[in-house]
Amino acid sequence: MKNLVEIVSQLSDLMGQTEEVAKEQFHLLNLTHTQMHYLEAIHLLDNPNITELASKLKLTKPTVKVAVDKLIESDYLYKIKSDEDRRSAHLHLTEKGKLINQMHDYTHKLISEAISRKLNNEEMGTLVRLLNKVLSEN
Amino acid sequence: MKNLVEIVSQLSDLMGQTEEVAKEQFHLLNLTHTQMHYLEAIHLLDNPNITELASKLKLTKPTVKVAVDKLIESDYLYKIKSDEDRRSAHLHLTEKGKLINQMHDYTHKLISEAISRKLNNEEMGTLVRLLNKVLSEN
DNA sequence: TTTTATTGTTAGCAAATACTAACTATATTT
DNA sequence: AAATATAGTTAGTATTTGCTAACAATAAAA
Repeated sequence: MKNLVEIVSQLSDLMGQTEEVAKEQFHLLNLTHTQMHYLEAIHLLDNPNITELASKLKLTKPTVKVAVDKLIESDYLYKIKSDEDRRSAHLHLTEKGKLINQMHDYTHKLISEAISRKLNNEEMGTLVRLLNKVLSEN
Repeated sequence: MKNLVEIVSQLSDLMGQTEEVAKEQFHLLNLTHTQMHYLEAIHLLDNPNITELASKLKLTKPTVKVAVDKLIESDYLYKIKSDEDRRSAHLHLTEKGKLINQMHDYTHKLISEAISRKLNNEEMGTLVRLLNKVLSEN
């Protein structure tokens, strides 16, 4: 019987490997590792401007600008000018860009299936209840 | 009450963000994202040779050779010639290279602590038992 | 209203990351 | 023993990813 830290370590490995498999599936999109990182960050930050994105990625603005331009050119992103600040523009994922999120969803489905294959209904209920508690706010 | 897929998604985010924090620490010690990926793969493959590593990373051997040379130059890796096949050599992490694993261990400890903060002893026991079953071989 | 700060941009450059082609040395197959 | 395959390497090249410096347009502060 393994202890909690060992279990977390194995779960982490499992998720990482599943994530890798999912990325291979979506590799048809011709996206580099770095570009996927950009799309993920833009999704996470909920339509940031260049400055916010650069700050999150710990890169300079010119670096991010160039990368974003390429992603726009390849139809993964588009810009919308800000009403509040006329200097600024917000980045949005196109439908094509949103495929990256579908990839994550797919990974989570795969892991969920792996879990439900190992447990019976009662055990599943208990696990779900406990993990809900773990992830609760306070 | 959230369902399993939603929970897995949140857990995945939690782990991902904790990993990110760890990687930021390493970024300060001038390792690129790609280089970290190499060290992780070498750890995972348990001292592979160049060919095995290239296969895992889905890159060509010359590409991997150049990257590995730099990691050796920066004292993250060293080579040991194979006794069985005199053409070949196995890659090992130096103490400095092993820091990447220590960082993973640390994030797993952090997540474990976050979990044990939310559950009582009995619940912890149940969770550990269920997750052991999830991660069991057959 | 003038000064200062911020957002985004352009240009020029350097390093990292990746490839193919061609080679040596050793192993394996025929 | 000769032919073929494999591990690692070298050289040359293209692309991606990153930087700094300098600039215009707009916003915020003095």
